[in-house]
Amino acid sequence: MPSPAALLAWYDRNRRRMPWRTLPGETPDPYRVWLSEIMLQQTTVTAVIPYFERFLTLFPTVETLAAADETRVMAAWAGLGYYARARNLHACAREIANLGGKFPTDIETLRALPGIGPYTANAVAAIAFNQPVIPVDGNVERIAARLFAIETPLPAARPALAKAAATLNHTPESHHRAADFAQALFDLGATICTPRPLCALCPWSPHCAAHRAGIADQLPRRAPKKTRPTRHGAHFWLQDSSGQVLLRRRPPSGLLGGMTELPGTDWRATPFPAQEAHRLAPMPAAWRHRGKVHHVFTHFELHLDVYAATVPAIAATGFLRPAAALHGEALPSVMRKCVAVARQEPA
DNA sequence: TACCCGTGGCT
DNA sequence: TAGCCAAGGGT
Repeated sequence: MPSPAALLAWYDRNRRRMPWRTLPGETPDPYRVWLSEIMLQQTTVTAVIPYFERFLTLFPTVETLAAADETRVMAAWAGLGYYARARNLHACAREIANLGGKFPTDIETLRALPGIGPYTANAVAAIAFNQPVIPVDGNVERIAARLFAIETPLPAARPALAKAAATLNHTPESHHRAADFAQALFDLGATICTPRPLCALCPWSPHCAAHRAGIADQLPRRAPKKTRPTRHGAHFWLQDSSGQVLLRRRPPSGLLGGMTELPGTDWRATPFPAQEAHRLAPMPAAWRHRGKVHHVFTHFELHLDVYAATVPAIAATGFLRPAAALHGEALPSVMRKCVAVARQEPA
């Protein structure tokens, strides 16, 4: 069994600094821990940092976040992806505010809050409240798969990996450093036990079954992925003579739920010929093809044609915003690409 | 259980 | 370059 002390000693020399982390001796703020954990779900540290800083400026406490309009929260989240996280973040903040602004400390109560699953409940309990539980993310799954040479492919191996990971912090001394231990696992997974591991630098390599067997770089195994289908659509930049642009709000749930978009067609398997696209435009106009947008979602690939027109007055469903003030809108990345193409800006 | 849900950087 | 994948949750 690998030694918790060896990992903590490695962490004391190699810990990464991040805006949501405390220095040794400081007391963590549960709001910052929670906010960072939601943002970091399936999202890289470098992508999160500017959003985390901006959120703390706009919403410095859970109460200010709870009191904010949902549209402001969605606009602040725009570009970070997985927008259900932002809706759940806001709903969760309101529940916490109703609890007097105090975060629950026990796993079960945390787990019941919107947007908090088994991973995040353990992460908040460990990092904010120093409880000796292991948040099992992709890093920890990879470490556990290698330490114990678990060859079952993901996702079927998940229960076994979680069970193995739960044994890692097993001494009274490391229990006192539960927050450090959890973050040490993240840092080990992010810098040493990476998909292509640097076993020569690993404090646990003497106890790693996969390293001993020479198969560390092959674990964890994964089930083969499904192919990603392609979809097509067309979106329309419609401007009036005063410089107002027509926008729409997407349905509150589902893909890009609640986010702002340029009006467009549905997204289907076959392309839209120009004639058909013009017929589906928000109103008749001298539509000009401005270019194409390519965007890859998790489960399909999207090709969009972008058309633009200027009319004296806009008569169509949606809402109008000044073309110069779109930066304040909750435009997801795919729509920002469309805007850039419509304006002939470099992507 | 299996699928839905974004984005951008890296190899 | 085409895939891989990153501190997952909801249903």
